[in-house]
Amino acid sequence: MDISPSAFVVQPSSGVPIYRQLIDQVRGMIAAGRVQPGDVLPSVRQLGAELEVNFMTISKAWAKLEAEGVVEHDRGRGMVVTGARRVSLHAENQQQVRVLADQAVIRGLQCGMSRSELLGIFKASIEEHLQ
Amino acid sequence: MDISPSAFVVQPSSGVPIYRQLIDQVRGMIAAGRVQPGDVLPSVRQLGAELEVNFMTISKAWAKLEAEGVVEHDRGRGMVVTGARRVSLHAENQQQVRVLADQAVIRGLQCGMSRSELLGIFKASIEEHLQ
DNA sequence: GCAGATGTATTAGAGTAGTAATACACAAAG
DNA sequence: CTTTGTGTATTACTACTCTAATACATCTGC
Repeated sequence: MDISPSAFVVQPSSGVPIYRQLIDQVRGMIAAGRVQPGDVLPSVRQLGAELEVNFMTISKAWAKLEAEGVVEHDRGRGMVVTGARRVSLHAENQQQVRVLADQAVIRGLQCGMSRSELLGIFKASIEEHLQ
Repeated sequence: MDISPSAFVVQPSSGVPIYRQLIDQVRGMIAAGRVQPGDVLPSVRQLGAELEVNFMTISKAWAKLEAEGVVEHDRGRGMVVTGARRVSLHAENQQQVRVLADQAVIRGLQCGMSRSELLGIFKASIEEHLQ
């Protein structure tokens, strides 16, 4: 029910903001099914102490996830993983992926790439990342 | 032979850095065939005056394009569009598009999207941007 | 109500990216 | 050689992002 602080790892000097690393890890856990609706994220102070990071940085990550609807703030308890709005959440995710896809497509077309060439690049990327 | 300064338009308050807008426009012109190898970009001062932007900002854009091999610095003359290395340039472009594609794919997979779902999003993006 | 847990608002500091001002180096044309 | 045209190096200013320190508000259980 409670997600262990040790499930998180951050690299402060990686160039990727810590709060963003945390957001991605939570999203990844949910996508992988390792976290279920109703599970509770570690408290900002507990995880901050574990990772040796200021707890406001954790708070920022949790707040972003709440804004996305991924978790809900249950006062006095913590951040609880949402499960109710799977569909609308999925629509938001599709929108975000679409924005990223657009960037790649626009760049490719600007460089004179063809429809099939772009599709080939996308397919190669998908195959590689499907483990 | 000389590219007119009026061919450029920038929106300083768009959030996209001015120098990046200029880079994209030059790449777009070349991809569209409106600019040929041997053509000369407007001088940094001339274009800066036209766009009401500091000429060092123009210089930064031109320098980035030179680093990419898109143009060459012909001393005393200006920035001349390159044409010799079409093939290797294309390889670099493919690499850049691939990086952008990876970002979209990784994000989609993190959200639990399937192979066919991702492909659908990419196809939709391509069709929309092929005018 | 008090103690202890939660996250938050406000503010500040460091670092970085974008833009700009100045002075400079080099080349072509007269 | 001087003038006028290129782009560049250096430096500084501004805005924004990320992180952090402090003080605060709310809720639960006693």
